[in-house]
Amino acid sequence: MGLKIYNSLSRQLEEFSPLTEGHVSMYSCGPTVYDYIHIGNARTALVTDIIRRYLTYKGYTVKLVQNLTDIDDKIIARAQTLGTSSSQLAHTNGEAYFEDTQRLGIQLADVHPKATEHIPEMIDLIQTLIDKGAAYVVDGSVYYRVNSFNEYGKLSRRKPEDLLAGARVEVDERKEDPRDFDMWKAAKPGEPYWDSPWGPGRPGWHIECSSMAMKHLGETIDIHAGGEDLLFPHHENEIAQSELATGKPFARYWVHVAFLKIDGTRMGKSEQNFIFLRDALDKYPAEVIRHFLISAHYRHPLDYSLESLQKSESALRRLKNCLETLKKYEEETPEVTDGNSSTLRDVSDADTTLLSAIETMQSQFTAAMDNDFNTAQGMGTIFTLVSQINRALGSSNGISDQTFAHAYKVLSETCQVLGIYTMDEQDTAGTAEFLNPLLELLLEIRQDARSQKDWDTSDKIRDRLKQLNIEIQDTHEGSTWKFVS
RNA sequence: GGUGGCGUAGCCAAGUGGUAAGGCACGAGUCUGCAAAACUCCUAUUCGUCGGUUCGAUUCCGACCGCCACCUCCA
Repeated sequence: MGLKIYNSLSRQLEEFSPLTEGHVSMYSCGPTVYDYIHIGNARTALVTDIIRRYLTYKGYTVKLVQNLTDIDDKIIARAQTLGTSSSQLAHTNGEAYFEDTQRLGIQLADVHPKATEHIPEMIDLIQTLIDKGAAYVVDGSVYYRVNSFNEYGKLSRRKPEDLLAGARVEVDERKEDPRDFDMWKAAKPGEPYWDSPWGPGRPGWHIECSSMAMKHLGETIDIHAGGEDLLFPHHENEIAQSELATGKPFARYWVHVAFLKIDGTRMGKSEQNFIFLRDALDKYPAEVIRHFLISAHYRHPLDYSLESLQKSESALRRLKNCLETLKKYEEETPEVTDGNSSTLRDVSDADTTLLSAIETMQSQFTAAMDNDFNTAQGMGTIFTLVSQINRALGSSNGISDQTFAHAYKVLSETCQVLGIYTMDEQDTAGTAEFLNPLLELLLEIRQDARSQKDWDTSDKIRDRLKQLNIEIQDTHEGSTWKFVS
């Protein structure tokens, strides 16, 4: 309850209520698969993922559909330079897309429709629009007649005059109106094509999303998300096509994600200043990249830099240390409750204080996320609790194990909504199991040396392991080791 | 030219008509044989500039300066 979403259509924060109670239908514009995706693309995919996770956390049943544009001019052009087929290129990059996003911890959508698998639906939709007088055929191509939809421009707030004024657009003489856009493109020689009532060709970009969204989610969907660059013309055209065809609202909440910038300007494929997500993932753990990408509100631009990633890495380490310390209580608590009943009662003042801090965090986190998915603010509430827990952990003034176990449960669940605490662990687990006995032995030898104040041997072991990226830490309870990168 | 947005400490970044969340870095401590790690504490009389409205503005209005984006394929 209480979720507010900024709707680009009304340009206001609106109370969210789905069309069907308890269920949310969501469509997110996916990639055009002519290349790997870059971090900027990942930002939109990640925001979509987090919106979905949060809605699920709030108890909604979410159906998320994200398309793959697997036929388009760029794919054709790229395939030609690479000497491969469009379909092969699209397939390869489509697979790469799933691989990359999953590495980032983005969960698969419920449906990932591909444009090339929905040609009949698109033809139907185009035909409907022709029948309604909203489209016309020229030389085997079909254009949408913008003039036939009098609400055209309602999303981007652009008046016809404005659109024509700047007019850097090449005017296609065959169009009735420069604003008209193609829904079906007649195939040129050598291009891939599908048969249609208007001749061989391929669908335009906008019609893909209209028909795939409606096929999988119905004529009116709750949330439609995408990058802010898609607001015009892509989303405007989707509305024009869909609403004229059905006479119903196409999407109820339009969510637009701001750009990721690099050196102050937009990261974009045409700008040639992008960084592939997979390259970033090779250098930084997924949580770090996630943390960075949601460290600002999704409607504000965010500047990519190595420095920012390093900050995220440090911040996350603080979170993780806290969580890992807490986790021990969670593992031990069941045993404790088995035999000893003493820890079950006697809630001390310190317990109460921490317990209420946990509750405060929960309600503040929810409030932050309810406020148009304010992840930056939500993160703040998490870190506030981390400080409180750390202090409690250090003070050892009679806080029960159960309280800490509870803290672990709540904190980790909250982090999972943002996806910043769940991943990895397993990749090093296998080797750790093998190395464990060996390291134990080394630590034992080192401990013997230390008790005899043989610092040379002790330090030698520590230094040499350090060279192998294994770090030793001496604590009051003995020495521990871990991998460092 | 049209449209939208942004400017908060060294850096990143929330936020509100009533006196500035959080993170990183820095500094000071705790711990330690030393270290590392970890933890604690400290860090903006001030929110681009200048005006206006108000008892009171960083928050509302206006002007100006600077930056970004969309209007063309791009998440």
